Amino acid sequence: MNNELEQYIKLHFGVIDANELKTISSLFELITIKKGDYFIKHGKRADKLSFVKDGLLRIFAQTGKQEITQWISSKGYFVADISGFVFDNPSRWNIQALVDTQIYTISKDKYNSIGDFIPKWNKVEKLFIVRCFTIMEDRIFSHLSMTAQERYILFFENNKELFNHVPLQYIASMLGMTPETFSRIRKKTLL
Amino acid sequence: MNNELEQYIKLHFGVIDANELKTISSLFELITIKKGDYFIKHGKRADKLSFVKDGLLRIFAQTGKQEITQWISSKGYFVADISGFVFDNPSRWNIQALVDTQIYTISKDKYNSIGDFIPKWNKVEKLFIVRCFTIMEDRIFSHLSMTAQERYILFFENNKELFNHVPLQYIASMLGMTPETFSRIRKKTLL
DNA sequence: TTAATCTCTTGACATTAATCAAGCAATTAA
DNA sequence: TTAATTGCTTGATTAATGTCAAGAGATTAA
Repeated sequence: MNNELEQYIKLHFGVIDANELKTISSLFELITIKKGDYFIKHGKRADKLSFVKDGLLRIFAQTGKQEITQWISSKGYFVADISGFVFDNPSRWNIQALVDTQIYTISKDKYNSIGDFIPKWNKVEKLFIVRCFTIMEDRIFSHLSMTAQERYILFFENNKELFNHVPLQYIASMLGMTPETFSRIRKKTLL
Repeated sequence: MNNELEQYIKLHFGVIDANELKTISSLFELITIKKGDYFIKHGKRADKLSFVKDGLLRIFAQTGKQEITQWISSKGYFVADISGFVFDNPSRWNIQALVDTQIYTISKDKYNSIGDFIPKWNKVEKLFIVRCFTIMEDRIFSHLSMTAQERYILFFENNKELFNHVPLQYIASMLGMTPETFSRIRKKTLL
């Protein structure tokens, strides 16, 4: 169906046969989420998994009166409320489009069928999740061992492109600091 | 081989047939790690996975001159350098016994053979890792949205027993604060 | 176009947490 | 038993970060 999606799948899930890739990608559907609209709402069913073809999605939660941004997904990233997708729990997160965003999306049922015709899939999938897990480990470690400025620099080095396209307050939140602190660090860091 | 281990596996990996459980648990070996000794050392091969039968293991890393405790595993917990176990990377962590500790341990090769005689294993395993992943999500969220005191209270409520057996400085580190801050919070929190 | 809204920045100030230094138990080693 | 060592606490101080308030510039809506 779509070569671009096949690339993303290959990127995240590793080497799979070209025909298989084609079959998998054909299970996805291309949809558009308008700026401000939600892919997934907190507390609702979240049985979808997606890859961002173009645009930006913000994953966040509400605590009291403030919103905490957990992550921002851009082109090529995969997006889901994993707990909802795997366990049918109500979504832990809100996932909202920051700009008009195109995503390749797949339902849980279709996704689970992949294992039926690609035996290897379960293993491949596990490797993918383990990689996600180690990213989370690193992220926690950054909060245990680094200052706000150090987290800023590390994130900036690896995600320069985001800074031009995303409201900085959201990046501040996902790095665990206020917009004011973020702004001051930015000023003194001069990158 | 061992009913206790079977309980742990069941606890972490969900419902599996009793015979299968028996088979799986027979692949594990019971070993003892003396206080201060290492289960896994940073940078070394880490192709083992274990369950703590009794005792305490501290997972930590060195940054400059300070040690950052990532986690403390007590009775019933599973322990591994996941990235090393799955991808054969050098270990990201040191894992050291805080007291004489008994663990049920399995090599990567034996572990991987489980899937051969229990077809369901790959799926079960995935669910386990996803659960670990959501725990990490929560932990990150706690650093984005909570103060040191709030993290302290949350952790204390869920891990009271640890406080009597583990040097508090390690708990402080794994909650992302200094021992001094931890001590002061403890004093004013009076739990 | 004008008004309203967002977003970022800045300043003044308050709070939180880290650092440094000392001391006191408790534990371990000699 | 005495002497180290370790782990925890406390005080004084400094540094980092948060809060509140205001303003400037850009964007959006009327």
